[in-house]
Amino acid sequence: MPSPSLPPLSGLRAFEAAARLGSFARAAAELNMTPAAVSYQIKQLEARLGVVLFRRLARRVELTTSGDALAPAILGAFATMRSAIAQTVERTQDELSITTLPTVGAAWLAPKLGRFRARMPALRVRLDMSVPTADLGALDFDVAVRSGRGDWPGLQSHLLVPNLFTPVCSPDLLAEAGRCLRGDGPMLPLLGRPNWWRLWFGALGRRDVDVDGAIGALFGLEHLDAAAAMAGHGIAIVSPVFFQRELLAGRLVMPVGLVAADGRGYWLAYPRTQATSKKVRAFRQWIVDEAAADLHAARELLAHIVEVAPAPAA
DNA sequence: GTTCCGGATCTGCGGACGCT
DNA sequence: AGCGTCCGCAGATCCGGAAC
Repeated sequence: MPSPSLPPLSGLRAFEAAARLGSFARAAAELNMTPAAVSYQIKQLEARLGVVLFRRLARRVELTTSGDALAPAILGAFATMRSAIAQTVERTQDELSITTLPTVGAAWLAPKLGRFRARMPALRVRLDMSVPTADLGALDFDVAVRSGRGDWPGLQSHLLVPNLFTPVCSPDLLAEAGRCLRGDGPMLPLLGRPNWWRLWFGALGRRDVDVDGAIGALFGLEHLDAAAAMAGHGIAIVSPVFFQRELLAGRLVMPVGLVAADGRGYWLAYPRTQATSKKVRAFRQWIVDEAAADLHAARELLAHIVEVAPAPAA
């Protein structure tokens, strides 16, 4: 025998509240409806089921035998739904999902996140460093740290650090790398993005360099370029803000004191609908402060920034 | 406290249209 | 062809007020 279709949820909702509270008026107050609307919903439900669920008495209502038989199942079902919804909301509020570029995540964000966790110990943090997508809005995340101009539709953006790049190498290669980059010595293998190299050489006044011919390896990830440079395998072009610890510890050095900026930047972005979320507000406050502190600490490293024209769009 | 009534507002559905 | 979005319309839903 086919099971009958369910009556409208609005009617069941009114029945559940009225049965639990023993009053249409109190049910209406709880449901933000008028007593007339509750009465109408229950009358519709009774008509749909073909049974009378409440006895209307002077200034009160009580369940009929049919209503009394139906009530435990309906009250139990609504209690299950309330519990499931509460658990879902709690789980969402307890976890902050961050999507970020691999280099920003590995070299900059991950070493800092312990301080954020100490500030918000009840919040679990999930860091996603999968390959970036052009459509940020299609991703499921609470906040994103991405490179660009901060003009993603539907997203609120805050500039964290400007997009800066400069050559770095191991201390053993310092003198030789300096001569190479100024054109006074043999070319060493270049590591990192060719377009950053072209812009940087342009800022140095050397537009003659055959960058493509000098690229030694293309890892596609800045922190791998930096690792190869630390191992002495060439000169990497990286964002110095993200490799401050390596620079301050002397594991990486800047052979030429010239830092290029292309007008782009690394941004914190999140859906505008999340702007009032407590966890997003807390993370925004923390990460903006962290970025400002890093820029302040890097002021010595970044004393010689040269703005260069960004590469034309492909 | 509940029901009834008239009027206002909201919702859901089907069709048209555009995009992939 | 399949899917999503927009729009107009009909019916559902709700409210305020009055009566019981």
